[in-house]
Amino acid sequence: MQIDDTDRRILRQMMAEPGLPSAELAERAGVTPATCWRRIEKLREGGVIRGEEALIDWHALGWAVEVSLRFTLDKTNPRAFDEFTAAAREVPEVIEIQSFLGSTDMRLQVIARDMAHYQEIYRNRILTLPHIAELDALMLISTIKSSAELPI
Amino acid sequence: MQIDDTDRRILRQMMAEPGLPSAELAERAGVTPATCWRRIEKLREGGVIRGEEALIDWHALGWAVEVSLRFTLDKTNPRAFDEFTAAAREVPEVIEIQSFLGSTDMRLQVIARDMAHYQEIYRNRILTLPHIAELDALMLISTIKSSAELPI
DNA sequence: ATTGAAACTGCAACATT
DNA sequence: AATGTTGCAGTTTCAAT
Repeated sequence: MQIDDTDRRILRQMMAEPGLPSAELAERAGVTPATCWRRIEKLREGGVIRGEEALIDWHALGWAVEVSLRFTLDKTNPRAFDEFTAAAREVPEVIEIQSFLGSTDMRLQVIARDMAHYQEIYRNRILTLPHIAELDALMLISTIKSSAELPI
Repeated sequence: MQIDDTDRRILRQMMAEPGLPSAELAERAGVTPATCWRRIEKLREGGVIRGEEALIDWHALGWAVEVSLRFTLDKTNPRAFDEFTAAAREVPEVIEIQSFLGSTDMRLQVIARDMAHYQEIYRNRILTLPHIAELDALMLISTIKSSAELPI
């Protein structure tokens, strides 16, 4: 999609301070509220803004364990990717799925209430995913979203 | 923080359909708008809802390259973690920073306009980060957020 | 780009359970 | 102590100009 400097200012502002009142967002981007609104509408239609998201702190909710799992799949089956992804989507504790080019094929981010709970998910929901050839796990300590000056 | 079923329904609804008008959110959660608002207020205060975020599709914006980088740090220096993290935060193209327990210490998610741009970032901003002992990179093909029935 | 009308939101006051 | 009701000023959305 085609983007100009005005769009860029709006996007940068939206990322820097999400939830800013739209009048103020418009002012900071240097446009009138109506223009700002129409621009955002087009950015949505164009797929640049895919939606909004409520940021949930799983730790504050009592989900103490977060794990990043890397998978190599058995690529002798050409449908391995699709079937693995479809199965992973069915596991509610899987909160992110990424696919890669290279030796590692997939990465899943998984949350659990505690270690016992994680063990259960791991054994019954993760190890049972189809087409796994190899897998290694990393316990997450913390996630930081870089909010420094954004590259657009 | 203490959460009851009403909070859970509100949170689930907020995650399932972010940006839903507040009156409708309340209705679907089975509470009146005022109650819904008060609950959300408390969830914010309690740190369970950390904020909202606009989901930007970097690919649609012309940022074609996304890479996941895993680092092992030189732990002979006890400040390796802090210094690495602080330096990584200064790189605008780094959009996520995670730290782990185990052999892999950190993971960075990096975006770039194209391969040439990525090369430049990689050489000048990534390899220059302090205390790197080892590092491997994975080219991202796609990210899927699991939106299946949420585990709360 | 500006105006303006209709709808919606955030928040408060007060009564209710 | 938490909930529901009502109310309203301010904001947002969106069409007409």
